[in-house]
Amino acid sequence: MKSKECLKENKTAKIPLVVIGAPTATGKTSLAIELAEIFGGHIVNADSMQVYRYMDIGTAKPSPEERRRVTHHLLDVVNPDEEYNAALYAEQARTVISGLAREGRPVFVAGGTGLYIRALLHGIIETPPVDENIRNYYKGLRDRHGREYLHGLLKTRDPLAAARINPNDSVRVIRAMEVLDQSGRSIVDLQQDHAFADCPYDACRVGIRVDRETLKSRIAARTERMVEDGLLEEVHGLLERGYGENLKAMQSLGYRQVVEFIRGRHSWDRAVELINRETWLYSKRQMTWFSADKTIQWFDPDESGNVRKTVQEFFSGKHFGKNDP
RNA sequence: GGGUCGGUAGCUCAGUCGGUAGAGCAUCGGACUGAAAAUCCGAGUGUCGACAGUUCAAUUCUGUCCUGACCCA
Repeated sequence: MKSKECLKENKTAKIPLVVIGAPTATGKTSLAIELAEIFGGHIVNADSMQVYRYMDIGTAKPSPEERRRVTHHLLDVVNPDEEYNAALYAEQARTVISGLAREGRPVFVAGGTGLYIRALLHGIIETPPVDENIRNYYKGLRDRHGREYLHGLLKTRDPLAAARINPNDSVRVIRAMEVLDQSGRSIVDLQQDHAFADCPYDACRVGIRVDRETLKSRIAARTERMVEDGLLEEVHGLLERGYGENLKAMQSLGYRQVVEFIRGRHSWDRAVELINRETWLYSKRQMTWFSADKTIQWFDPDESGNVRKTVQEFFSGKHFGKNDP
């Protein structure tokens, strides 16, 4: 995953960064705020859904009060119907972080989207921007002829990619097609050349581990809070603004199930049940992702003192320009 | 009280014209390079309601009982 170059480059030349990446509902938001306050830092969001405006409750975005306490970056950067993705995120996050580094401001990256964190820390292949027409063309092919057909097509054009992608995984099959059409190169070639070797940061990786039963009850509490805070009203508001259910953002966890309720496809209780269940499944996927990363140091939720010590040690001796903490 | 249709994996259900069973979801594990809160892959799971009868063999046929839904009284 991580390239050798990444490890052997001179660390002192790199921007130091604390990255808190953990499953949902483990308390990373409050940990990040606590640390940022102590060290006088800013928080850079690494959550793929909190970048959308008007989606506050269902994404568990930091509250206005929390955002007053600590400056957050990359929240509310696009409307729900705008294109957003890992490459855009990496580009914007790197720009923000460069600015903060120039001010000597400690940076805390916090979020649960593993791909976004990876793209930020290690880069992502460079390809032309997504062309909706091309994407829709292949989606159409898939819908009319099936996934196997699409994979067969990829096999004739890019056998290397076809061999690596499961025929049922049409999202990745389509992506490989796009890359080939737009760049003329196989996505596999681009990936091999890239190899996540673009590493401008010296990252201190922190994770929070919560035992499964506790996490389940935290998820239930989180869902309940969202409902109390007005998740239903938020979704109604989004629909009224014209953000329809087929948008990527509206298919995300919580929003999809509430839209289904509003459309009368299931009861409210069923919607809540599904949100809980799918949030749990999501958190397990996050655990799979993050636990594969051996650079992460794991802490229990009540160990914020130890995290603080770890961060302190990490920052000591780093160059922060004029405002060393 | 009579009738009809059910009782099979944690859940919803399919199936076996008699040779001890399967799908989806859940569970567990995994992948992830411009959709990632997305998308996909792999694995396990059962005294087939109870008891008896017929049979070489019953979850499957027969009987009784228990139990659920509905209909008629």
